[in-house]
Amino acid sequence: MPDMDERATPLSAEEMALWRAWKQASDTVRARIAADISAATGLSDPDFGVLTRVVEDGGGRMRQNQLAESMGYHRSRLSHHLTRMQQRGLITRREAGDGVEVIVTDAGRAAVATARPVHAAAVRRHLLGPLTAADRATLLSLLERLSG
Amino acid sequence: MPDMDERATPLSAEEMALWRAWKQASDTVRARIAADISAATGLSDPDFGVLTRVVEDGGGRMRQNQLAESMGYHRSRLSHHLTRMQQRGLITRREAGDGVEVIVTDAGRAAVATARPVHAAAVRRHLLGPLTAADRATLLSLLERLSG
DNA sequence: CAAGATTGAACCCTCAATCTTA
DNA sequence: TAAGATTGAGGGTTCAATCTTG
Repeated sequence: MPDMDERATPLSAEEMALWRAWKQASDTVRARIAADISAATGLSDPDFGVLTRVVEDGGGRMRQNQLAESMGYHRSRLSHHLTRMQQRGLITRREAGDGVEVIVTDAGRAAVATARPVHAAAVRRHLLGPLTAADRATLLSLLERLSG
Repeated sequence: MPDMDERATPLSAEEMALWRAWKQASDTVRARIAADISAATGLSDPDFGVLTRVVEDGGGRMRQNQLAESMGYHRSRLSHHLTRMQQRGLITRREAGDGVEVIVTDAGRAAVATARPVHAAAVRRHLLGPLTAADRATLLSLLERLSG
């Protein structure tokens, strides 16, 4: 049997460089922003996301099912996460007719209030700041193509 | 006490759009590539990274410590991961004088050989393909600035 | 002691199975 | 039965504590 070229064509040096830079930057930016928020408040990225959603879109309380949908979370993921957040005193859950209602505690409100400006500053410092206006425009259109 | 402007300046609509697009694209591209590799071989992203490193840079065997350094992994992370990979039959570990030697099994070699072209194709399909040559050039320089 | 490695706990995510109840 | 929610198992990561051995 002849060599079937099973290895197809490997990534060229240019392709590899872009791939590695992409992976590196994705990880780095995410980690830096998460670290800033965590240092200031103890909140993880998902904690911040959940609290922000419930406080801003629901005034501090929201149906668990609606929360899952609006965040693109599977039921089980949200259930597991809320269990942990509840144990840390960030939220409470209450049986509410046809579903469960998630209620942000005072501690949860305080944490997210502290986190908000830290998050904005972190996004500016670690993502927006290093880019020129032209970079930002190109990047936005290109990112949208990648997610499509 | 007057309002202290505790909320600093929130992200503008443009800033928010770029931040969201960034998060979205980071997650999407990573997930798609990982899904392709997993579907073809059952390997996770870290599995593929470890096997590639040991096979390509070490010919199939490498000191655990050296592996950790070359991958930027903390000792404990690598230890936990190798324990799982060992249970799945992808590698073996052997006491070797001043450290532990990681050895890729035949099953590990087979898996990474299958994964390699799938990975290259996935990177092209999900990252490189949707971009123009100009996009790629801009993106590379911009990503390097973000990681710096 | 110091370096290499392991371990346990806590966090996070996914999948599949289960429970509950209208 | 179907929707909302939980649970358990298994994979992944981090941190701090520990073990081991030159």
